[in-house]
Amino acid sequence: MSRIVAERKDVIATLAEIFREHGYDGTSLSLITEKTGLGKGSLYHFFPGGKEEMAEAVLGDIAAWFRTHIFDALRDTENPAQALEAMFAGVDGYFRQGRRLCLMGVIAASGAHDRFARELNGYFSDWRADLAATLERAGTPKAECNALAEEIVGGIQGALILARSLDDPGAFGRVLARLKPRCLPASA
Amino acid sequence: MSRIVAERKDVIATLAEIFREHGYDGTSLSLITEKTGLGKGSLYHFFPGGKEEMAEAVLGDIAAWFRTHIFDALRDTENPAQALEAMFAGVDGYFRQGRRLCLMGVIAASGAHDRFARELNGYFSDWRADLAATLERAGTPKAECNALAEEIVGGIQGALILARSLDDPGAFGRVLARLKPRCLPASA
DNA sequence: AAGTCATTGTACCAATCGGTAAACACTTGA
DNA sequence: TCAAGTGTTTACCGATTGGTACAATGACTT
Repeated sequence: MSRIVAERKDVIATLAEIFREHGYDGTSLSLITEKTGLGKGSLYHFFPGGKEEMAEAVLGDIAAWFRTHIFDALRDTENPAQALEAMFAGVDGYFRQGRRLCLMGVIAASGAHDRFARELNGYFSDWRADLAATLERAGTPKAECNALAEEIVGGIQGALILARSLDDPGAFGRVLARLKPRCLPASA
Repeated sequence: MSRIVAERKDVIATLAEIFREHGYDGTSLSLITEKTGLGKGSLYHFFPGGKEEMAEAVLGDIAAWFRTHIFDALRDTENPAQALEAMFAGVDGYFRQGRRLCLMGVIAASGAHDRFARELNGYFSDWRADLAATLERAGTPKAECNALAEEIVGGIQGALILARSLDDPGAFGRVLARLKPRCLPASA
C-alpha cells in the first residue's frame, strides 16, 4: 500500500474548498475521498466523528484564520483607519475578489445551520465586536458603531451571494468599495 | 382511499418553506412527503421532473411574487421615494422581520447553484435594474445608481444571513433601517 | 531485527436516496 | 352509465448515503 502520510491539517484546506463549493449536505463522503485522494479509512482515522467533525475542523480553521489575520489586526493596529483599510484588503484577498464564497455564510444558509450554530454565532459576533470597536476608535459616534459594523459584516456576506448569483465576481469589489468609505469618514 | 385533492399550487408554498429551511440538498423526498402529507405518487404526478422541478416551481413562484409586489411596484409607483419606502416595507414583511431566509440566497450559497443559475441571475439582475432606475428617479446621480442598487440588494441578503447566524432577527431590521436612508437622501 | 503504532485499502453494513410502476379511487362530462 | 381524466396509495428499484471493521502496510524506535 502506498503511504503518502497525510496530516490532518493538510486535508482541512481541501475539505474547506469542497464544503464551500457543495455545501454541507451536498458534500458526500465519496466526493471527499475523490477530491482528497484519501480513503475512508484515513478520513475516519483523522476525523472519527465523520463528516460533522470534518466540517467542525474546517470551521475552526477558518475562525482561527480570521481571528489572527482580521480580528486581531483590527484591535492591534494602532491607526484605526489603517486597520480598517487592512481589513478590507484582507477580506478581498481571502474571498478571491468575489470568486470564493464564505463557508460560514454557506452553512448559515443551509439546513445544517443549527448543527454549527455556536461556530457561526462566534464568528459573526466576534467580527462585529472587533469591527465596532475599531470604528469607534476611528471616530464613528459610539451609538452608531454596532449598527455600522453589522451593516458592513452583513454587506460582505451579501456581496458574495450577489457576485455568485450574478456570475459577476466584480460585484463583490464594487460593494466593498462602497462600504469602505462609510467607515473612513475622513478619506471619503 | 382518502382523497384530499390537492392542487399543484397548494403544495408550492409548503415546498418553499421546506427548501428554505433545509436547503436543496438537505431536502429529501421523504421530508417532502412528511411535511406536505402527499405521497410520492402525488408528488411525481404534479412534478414529473422530481425534486428539481419542484425547486424550479418554487423559484418561479418566488420570482413572480417579487415581480408583482416589489419590482413592478418600484417602476409603477409615481413617487420614487414612496416606491422605495414600499420596497423596504415589502421586503421586511416578506422575510418576516429577519426570521425567514431568502430561498434565492439559500440556493446561491449551495452546491445546487449552477443548476438554477438562470433563475438566480434573473432574480437579482431584475431587482438591481428596477431598483437602480427608481434610485435615479429619486435623484441619485446616474453614475451611482447601479452600484447603490447592488449595495442594497446585496445588503438585504447579507442581513438575512447575519440575522440567522447571530440568532437575532432584529439585526435584519437594523440593517434595513440603515440602508433605507441611503437611497432617500431627502429624508435622511 | 523486532516491535510499535500511525496510516491506509478494502469489504461490508443498514438506511436512505431519488425515482418508477401500476393498481386504485374519485370526479366529471358525454 | 360509462369512459376519461385526475389524484392517490403502495410496493418496489438500483444506487448511494454515512459509517464500521479490520487486516495490511510501512516509517520509526529500540
